[in-house]
Amino acid sequence: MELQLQIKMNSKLYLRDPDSTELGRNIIKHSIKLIHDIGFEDFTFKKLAIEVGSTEASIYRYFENKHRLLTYITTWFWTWLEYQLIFHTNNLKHPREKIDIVIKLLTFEVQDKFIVEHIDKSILHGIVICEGDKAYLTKNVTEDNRSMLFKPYKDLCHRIAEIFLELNPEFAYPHSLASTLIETAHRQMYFKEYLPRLTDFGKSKEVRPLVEFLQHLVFKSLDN
Amino acid sequence: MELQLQIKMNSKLYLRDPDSTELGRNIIKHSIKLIHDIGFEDFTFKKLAIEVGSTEASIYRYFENKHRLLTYITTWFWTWLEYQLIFHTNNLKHPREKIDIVIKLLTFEVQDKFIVEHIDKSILHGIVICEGDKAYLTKNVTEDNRSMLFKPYKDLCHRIAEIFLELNPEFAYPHSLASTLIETAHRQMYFKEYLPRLTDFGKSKEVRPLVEFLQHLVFKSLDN
DNA sequence: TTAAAATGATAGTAATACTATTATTATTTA
DNA sequence: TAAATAATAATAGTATTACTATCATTTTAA
Repeated sequence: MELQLQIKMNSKLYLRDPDSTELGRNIIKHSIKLIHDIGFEDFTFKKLAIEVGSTEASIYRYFENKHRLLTYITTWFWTWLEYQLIFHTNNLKHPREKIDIVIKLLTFEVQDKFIVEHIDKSILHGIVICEGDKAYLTKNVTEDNRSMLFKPYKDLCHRIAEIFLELNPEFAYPHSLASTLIETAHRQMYFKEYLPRLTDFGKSKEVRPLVEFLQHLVFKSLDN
Repeated sequence: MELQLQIKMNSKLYLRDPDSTELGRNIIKHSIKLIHDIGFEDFTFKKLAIEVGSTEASIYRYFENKHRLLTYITTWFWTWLEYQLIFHTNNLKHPREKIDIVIKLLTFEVQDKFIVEHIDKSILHGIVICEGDKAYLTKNVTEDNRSMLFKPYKDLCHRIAEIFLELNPEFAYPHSLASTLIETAHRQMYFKEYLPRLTDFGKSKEVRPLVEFLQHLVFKSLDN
């Protein structure tokens, strides 16, 4: 069973809603592929236009600049991840099981239950790992934050924090632990691939040790 | 008591050693100030040249591009931090005390024992928090890593990992916990300032709760 | 003191990050 | 079905960025 999914995004993320037109969806589709292939620094609207088979000017009608586009796709990812989290923890009683799901979602070990035909979520996950932090590591953070651009990230963080509190209602740092878990999952995956000496996982494709590290980190921290 | 300090950097980081000339030191000094003021994205060699009172061409004789310069200054920071760590843990017996020093160093709570007249370490710390990750989050990671550009970061990480193993020789993830601690300290400081809902620290200047969170995270994790 | 090295001044190029204009093609609505 | 409206394509243009090159001048080192 798979569910059709359309995510409604904050309208401040775009000039014209990319989800409303064929061209818009193509922009999203090809930008994910292109950013993954050449990296966000080398990514330009000119190159994207060529991939899409359109023009630079047309892309500028959808997004103010490439940074907004990055924020759009990473934010889309956080929203989708929260959906997945809700779906997969729906029938679970024990917070321990829910936390296991959170960790497996962050390490992409869970079967995706939603279809979005123009978005390759596996490649998107790769972008979030490599480039995702650049969405908020700018001089515009405060302004972007005021425009609620990071709300989906915060919502996800808050939802995870609430699960932590189910397990240990006395725990003093549920949000910090949640954001640390999200960031650490991604950063350790990045290190594992590119700077393995910063981890203890070796370079194999095996994600098991990372999952165990994250479980250890979270459960020990929540223990009292 | 303060110690004069000169850090020898990997020569692949620069074209001409900025530490060997007045102009070079000025480039470092003003780039730290300028990156802090306008952010790495808006930072250009042209603007830097104006600040320094020199020319674009002269700066290009020292650094291949602005990304190399960022890698230079962040790497310098990691080297300096390792020196501080060695210095401040020198006479300590118990690994718990050493870990406390690590956390205080990462949150900039320790008195700096070294003088480097042209480097403002407090501003540099701010840059490492906001921009530091961009040094390795690029398509050049692998190549830069092969050139050993990230060795000081890895050395620091390894040294912290060894302290963890002193406390718990059975611990399976010393390097991952060390890199997680470093990254988390900085990221939580960033969140605290710009996206406080991702933390439990509020927006006050008080670093105490962050320090306690990090202590909790590390000590619980190392507990057996 | 002279040679060598470093810097400054200036110029130039290709690419980036846009904005503007107009023609053409779809889509909506009367 | 025609007319109006909206979206896109094609094209052009500008300021800035990210460099490279050249040569004169100043500083430093042998």
